[in-house]
Amino acid sequence: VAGQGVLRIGELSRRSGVSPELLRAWERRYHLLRPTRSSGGLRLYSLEDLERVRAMQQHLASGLAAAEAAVLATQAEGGPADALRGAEESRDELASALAAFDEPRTNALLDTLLASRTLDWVLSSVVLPYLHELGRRWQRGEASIAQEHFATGVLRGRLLGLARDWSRGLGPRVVLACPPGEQHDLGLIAFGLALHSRGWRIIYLGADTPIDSVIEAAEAFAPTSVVISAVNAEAFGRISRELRALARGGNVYLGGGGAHDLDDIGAVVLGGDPIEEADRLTALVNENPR
Amino acid sequence: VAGQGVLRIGELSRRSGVSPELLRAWERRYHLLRPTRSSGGLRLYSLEDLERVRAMQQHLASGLAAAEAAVLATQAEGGPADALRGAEESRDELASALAAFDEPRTNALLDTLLASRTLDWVLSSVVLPYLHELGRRWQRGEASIAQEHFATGVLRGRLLGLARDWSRGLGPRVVLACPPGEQHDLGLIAFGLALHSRGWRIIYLGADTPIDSVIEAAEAFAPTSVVISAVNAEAFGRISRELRALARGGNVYLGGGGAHDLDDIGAVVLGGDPIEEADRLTALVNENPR
Amino acid sequence: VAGQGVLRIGELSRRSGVSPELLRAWERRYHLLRPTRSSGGLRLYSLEDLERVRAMQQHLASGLAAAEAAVLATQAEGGPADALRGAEESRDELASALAAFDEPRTNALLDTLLASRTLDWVLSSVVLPYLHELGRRWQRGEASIAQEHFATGVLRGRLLGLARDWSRGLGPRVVLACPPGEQHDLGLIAFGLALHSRGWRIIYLGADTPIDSVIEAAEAFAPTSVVISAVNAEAFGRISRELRALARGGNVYLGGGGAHDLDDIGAVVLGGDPIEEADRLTALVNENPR
DNA sequence: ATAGGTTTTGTCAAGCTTTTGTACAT
DNA sequence: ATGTACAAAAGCTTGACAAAACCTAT
Repeated sequence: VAGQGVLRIGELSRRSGVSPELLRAWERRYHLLRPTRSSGGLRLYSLEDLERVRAMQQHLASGLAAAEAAVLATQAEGGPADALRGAEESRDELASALAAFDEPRTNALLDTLLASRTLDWVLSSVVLPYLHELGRRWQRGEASIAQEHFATGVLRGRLLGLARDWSRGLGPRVVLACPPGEQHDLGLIAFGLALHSRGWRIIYLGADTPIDSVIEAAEAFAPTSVVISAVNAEAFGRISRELRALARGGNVYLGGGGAHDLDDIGAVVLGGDPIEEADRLTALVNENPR
Repeated sequence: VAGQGVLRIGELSRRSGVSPELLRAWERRYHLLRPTRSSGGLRLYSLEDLERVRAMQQHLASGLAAAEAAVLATQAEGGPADALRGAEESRDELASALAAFDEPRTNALLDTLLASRTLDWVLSSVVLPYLHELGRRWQRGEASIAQEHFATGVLRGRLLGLARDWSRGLGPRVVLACPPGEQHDLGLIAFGLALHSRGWRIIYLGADTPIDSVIEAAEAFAPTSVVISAVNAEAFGRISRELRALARGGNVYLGGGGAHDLDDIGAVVLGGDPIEEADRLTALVNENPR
Repeated sequence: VAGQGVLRIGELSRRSGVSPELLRAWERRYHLLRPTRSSGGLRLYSLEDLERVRAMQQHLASGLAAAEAAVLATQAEGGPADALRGAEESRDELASALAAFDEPRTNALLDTLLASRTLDWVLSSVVLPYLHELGRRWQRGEASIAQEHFATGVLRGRLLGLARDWSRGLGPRVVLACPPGEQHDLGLIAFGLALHSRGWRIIYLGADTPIDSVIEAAEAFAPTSVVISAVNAEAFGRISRELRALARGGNVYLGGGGAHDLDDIGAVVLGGDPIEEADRLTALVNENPR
């Protein structure tokens, strides 16, 4: 979230070691800072502003002149250079921002990416690979649980923000849910976003959903498809009987790392990554509309 | 754990080390404290109030000025401040950034808005009202033409960026175009974006499109609807014959400020703002799919 | 990742150990360096320039004469000659994707190209040749108008996406516009992108701009140059008087297919393709900064 | 390499306003 | 307890200045 202005110019000066006069000159001449103003007209700076001043000082120390240093300092946060960055770099930066528990930086990065790329691309090239990598590291004990929680929380917030109004529209309806006991819903959200951008209307039930709720939603909305996703294969086993009943009533798909063929269920397994499978499901419906 | 009023001002002063006069000043000036009153009118503070005073002192000690320290101290407990800026403020800021020909600031603002709000909201509450206001100011001669061109260019770039791959998906297809001579396509782009987020597939022909092209596209794609938009009412008149032919072949809609009923055309007028009309068109198709 | 000019001559001298006078001499005599200029006329060097100076020093140390050393140093980076490979195929693929009104495929292709090639290359070897070919086919009646509109729209969206924040930076400012009645702005956008990657700051007014707006923008921004572009030669004729006035006030250039010498205008014609002319303009400003 | 002119940039000053802790009168 | 007053501290804007760094041309 955008940093609030809480520092007056004196404090910013004290913390950065740059005189107030000079700070004002930098603002006037290079637009290095854009403080908000108090009702009385005092400049109010945020902590991001402090970072920018520090960046400016770094560049000055490295020998650049003020004008050039200022441009670099303002660009650093998300300039055009970022826009064309490749997938791998972006992934690394996302990882480093989240590892540092730096939510503002994460959000800024996602902002730039989403501004210049498709949501599909951001999901399939950056966010989902990052999540896979995080999962692997966690299994090997290299990532802390706190870290995983933080990263998951920040990303869920962003993705759900993009998911606003995804139940609205014209396309076929789909119900999305994780079975009881399954907490990993990020892949499912990504899948929902990919489907929505392909025209689907999403009824999202989320993590750890009792199977009865899914059945109820399926009756209420008469969706074209129902997708259940779990990382944990057993989560499917525990509800196999209800799944079978559900599949008799309509198209049921199983996704996520734990998806596999269950005997006699009559559900289709979506084994690939969410974006691919969104394409596949869309193609299926296109060929065989019901 | 609702804090009961149990501390009088003298006791609060002793425990916090802040003089009674100053405590009253903080209450009056920053609403830091909201004590209840005894029957005799004495201020009664709770332990939460004491906490708040301590927080205030912390912030002061860290160098903040009183006004800002108070805001932080009151904010700490009551959830996160409403990071959501109002529509009007955003509009003003957009206007000021564009008036100053400040492209980076415009982009930064749009980034923040899009990150925290729906595209629908940003369009209908900020971008479109701004464009209307700009149009009015231009008519009254208050806005320069250069400004209008610049603003239009920047906004078109951003909106087209969001329009990426909007021809893909499952929903009904719609052809969008401005008639010959009509250059104002931003409203049409906004309309296209709103439709796309409701599931439609967009075939966008853009400003100043010969009516023959529209007919050609309509034949090639067999869209559910064709929407022609113009600010200038005469632009429709000049092509009334072709419009009539087009309307015989399928659903034709007229939008934009210049849209009005043309005799015997058989085209429906979309008179409202793009977002509303996107809802309407979607509802129409939902009720009467073809 | 085009190298931005951020080093002034003093810093370049310090980092390379070559005196400013000598650096200027090398630039004048051998065109070893092509710095952009700040609005005040200061030379701005990129990190690539530093590399070139170092290469020059290497060659000098190995005994070559200055002139030869400079040739080698400039050539070194002018990468492998396989630059032409793939251009034709890419062009064909672009043409076929756009002919099929297939926006996603177009975008995917451009993504791949931009990821593996420079923007300059993609513009001059693929996009601009495609546009020329499309224009020719359209003149011969082989391409439908709808197709041209669609293709133009998709490409404009992509190019404007790359143009984000192109008004920011350090280099000289340039105002870009098409005269009244002229709708073809893609070449101008490509030109702007090429200039921006060479350090220029772009003030983009776009298609169909009243000449008064251009004058206004020229007064407001005091740009180093103003470039007016039109495919249609008559578009220039209609505004010859204003162009003459504008040219008295500063450097005016005419570009696009319709550019030609107008008597006594005092404007320079940019006859070549946008990328070449971006090089030329940059060189001109270098030699004669004002 | 030098001379003569311009740009850049940190600093300072003058005159005025806002903020804020404390004091005092009712 | 309340309300008003006050003065020191901190800010704001405008304008100017001088040293350092650059520019062109000879």
